[in-house]
Amino acid sequence: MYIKPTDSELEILNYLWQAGPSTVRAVHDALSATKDVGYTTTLKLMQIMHDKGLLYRTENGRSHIYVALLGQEETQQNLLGKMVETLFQGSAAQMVMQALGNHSTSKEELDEIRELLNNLENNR
Amino acid sequence: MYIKPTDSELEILNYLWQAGPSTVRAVHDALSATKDVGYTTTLKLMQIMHDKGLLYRTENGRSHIYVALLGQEETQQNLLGKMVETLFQGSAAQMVMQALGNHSTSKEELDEIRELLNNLENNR
DNA sequence: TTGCATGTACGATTTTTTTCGTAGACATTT
DNA sequence: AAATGTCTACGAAAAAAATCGTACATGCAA
Repeated sequence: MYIKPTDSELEILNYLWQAGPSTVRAVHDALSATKDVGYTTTLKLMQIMHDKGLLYRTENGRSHIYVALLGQEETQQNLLGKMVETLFQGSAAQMVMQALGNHSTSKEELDEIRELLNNLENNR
Repeated sequence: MYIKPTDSELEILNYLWQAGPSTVRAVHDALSATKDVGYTTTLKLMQIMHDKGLLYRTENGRSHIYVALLGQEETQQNLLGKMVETLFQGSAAQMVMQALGNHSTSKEELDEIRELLNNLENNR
């Protein structure tokens, strides 16, 4: 069964998805830019994530290099799906409307979505 | 500052949004249909939510009737917004694409979204 | 009026998540 | 060689969530 990452874990995953394989130091420096947290806290979290199988790690001299084992899209998909189920009664369309209605989206993005809609309808 | 309801709290809110003002019994019966949980657990949760100001309640004879104090749309908006930020780097469009790409959405719904897109573009 | 069903209250426990201090290993600098 | 900096490991505590047992009140049926 799929294990939902906690919010803190998600922050770490996010960084790893962007930056690729990284040391605890790199992750921590990034996180601590926006958040007040101690180094060993980040370290421990990553160790736990490793235990849970969320991260792979390899030795690199005295330090470790971590890699996310969950794919970004896969995880987005999972969490999004869960949200559609629990918060929007399973209607992705309804969620989409809410999302578009209240976030500023550029013309280009809207066009892109329109195109996607067309494709979806054609491949029906 | 806005307080994020926990998953369990969300389940309760969901029911209350659908059913309107309800007793603990009603909520619990609904929840326990899909989930294995004791009555006093639900009761306690709702009491805590009341303490937190998430629910209003009024006496009704021997029992209490609870009402959600958070609006459904407001809450959807909040959680959705948070997800867009943390999981999709702030791009609602990207989230929309993921959502539509992987959930089955009917032609009618797609049309509805298309219409929304048009409106958004016109009111720019 | 006795007993059962159904409420709330509330303390206590368990589980999960987050946080951090301390210790020890090992380079590097002085 | 001693001091300093930077790692990991790990235990433990704190905080947040979820769960449930027990006590007690009250309505209703036998």
